Amino acid sequence: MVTIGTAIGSPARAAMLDALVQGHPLTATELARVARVAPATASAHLEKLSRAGLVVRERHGRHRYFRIAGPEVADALEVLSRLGAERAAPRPRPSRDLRNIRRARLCYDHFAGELGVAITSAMVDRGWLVPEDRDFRLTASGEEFFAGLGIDLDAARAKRRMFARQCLDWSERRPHLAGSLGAALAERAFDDGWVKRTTRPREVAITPHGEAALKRLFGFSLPSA
Amino acid sequence: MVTIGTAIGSPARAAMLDALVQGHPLTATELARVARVAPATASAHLEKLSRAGLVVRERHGRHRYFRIAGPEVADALEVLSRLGAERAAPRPRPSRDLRNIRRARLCYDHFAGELGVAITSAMVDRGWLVPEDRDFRLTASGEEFFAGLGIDLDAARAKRRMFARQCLDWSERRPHLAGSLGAALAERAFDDGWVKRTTRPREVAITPHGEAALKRLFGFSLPSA
DNA sequence: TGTATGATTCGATCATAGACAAAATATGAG
DNA sequence: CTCATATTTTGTCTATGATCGAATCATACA
Repeated sequence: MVTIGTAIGSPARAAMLDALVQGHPLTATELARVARVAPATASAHLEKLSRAGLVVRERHGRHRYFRIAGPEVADALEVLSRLGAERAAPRPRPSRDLRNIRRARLCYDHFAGELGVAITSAMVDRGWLVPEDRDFRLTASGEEFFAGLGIDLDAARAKRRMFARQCLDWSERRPHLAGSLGAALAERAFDDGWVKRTTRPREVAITPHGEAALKRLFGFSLPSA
Repeated sequence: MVTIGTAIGSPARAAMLDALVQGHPLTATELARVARVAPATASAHLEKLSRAGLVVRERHGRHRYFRIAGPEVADALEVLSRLGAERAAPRPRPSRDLRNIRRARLCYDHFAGELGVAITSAMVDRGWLVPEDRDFRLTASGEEFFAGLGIDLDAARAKRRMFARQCLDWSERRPHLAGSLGAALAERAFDDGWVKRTTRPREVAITPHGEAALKRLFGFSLPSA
């Protein structure tokens, strides 16, 4: 317990963990930038986190990625950060549809959490996306679907980042759609008023309009409250 | 989150929290002994824990007691220590009646957790114990009950410690029987094979024999699994 | 009111964690 | 094979945390 405490008891390491709990594996240099330290320092921190069993190295392609060691670690960090938030703020005033909000999170710029997983699996079920290695392949019918939403696929493909990445969601333990395609979908959802941001950093609330759209497009609705 | 991490990321403070999470309020000197540091050092640590919102001071009589600030803190520490245990041991191999075990804990030398609370409230319901200030008063019928179990009340009373203390259980948020009377009861339970220790420090498992005894003596049984 | 005990503050010392620069080392790409 | 980039190692410096002894403060009890 002491080792875990010391592991997260440093601004740099806490920043790294905070970035990693969102699901993306990140490289040492990216984490160095997140924590605002030199690469050498980041490496030392990551070594410590790794030895504490909180993160694991994962070699993939030419980069070495770091990710949270497992769901139980993510859960523990969640508990900790919530405890810290409670102590900081007087009262987080329980909103009436809090559970709905919790289920809809952003992972940087695309949907994660229960919402992200539900959307992704719906698209897989319909044959619009096919899981392939660490990415999704967009099928012909999938292209139609995105085009029908008014999403510019060529623009999304033109970006330098990955197009349709699989991103593992720790709380759901299932992948959701990331990459520029996932970001474009989320952008569309914001523009059309399906979801809106809440006061919390990465949480979003689904609007009534959004619930209808989910039902129409993907054939599911997240049970409210 | 950083403050919480640094707060528990010290052997001395971790030892203090570990002692406090068992429910007993403890004085600064007692905590100094637990953490094996000088009183002055302990005072500094407690100041830090207090500012982090993990413990609270409580003046009571001539002493100043420290206790865990609230149930959510105890829960968080529980999660952390469990995470640490998992990392340390290869696999805690989920035992089939794990939930039963979780419910039966020891608080130093007497029963706490769901079992402790259930036993205590059963004895209160039957008029054997009467809550009084911070203690319990043992009634005449209560004396009969304990004597019927073969517990030497005079010996228990003769000890220098408190006789029948109320001890607040964080997870249950209700008091359970502590003091030399609570310890004598737990000792009896071990001797008669109602409960046995598990591999975890303060956890106990209820034996089939113990389940029958609980039903017979107190009229309840903890629903298993 | 005085005194003893427990608790905290103060001041000083010591150890170490955290930081970076520079160099060494790996790993793909060409 | 060589080069470029990413990462880790090494060495060193600084800042901060942990510790204790002594002094001060508070409180209950005589």
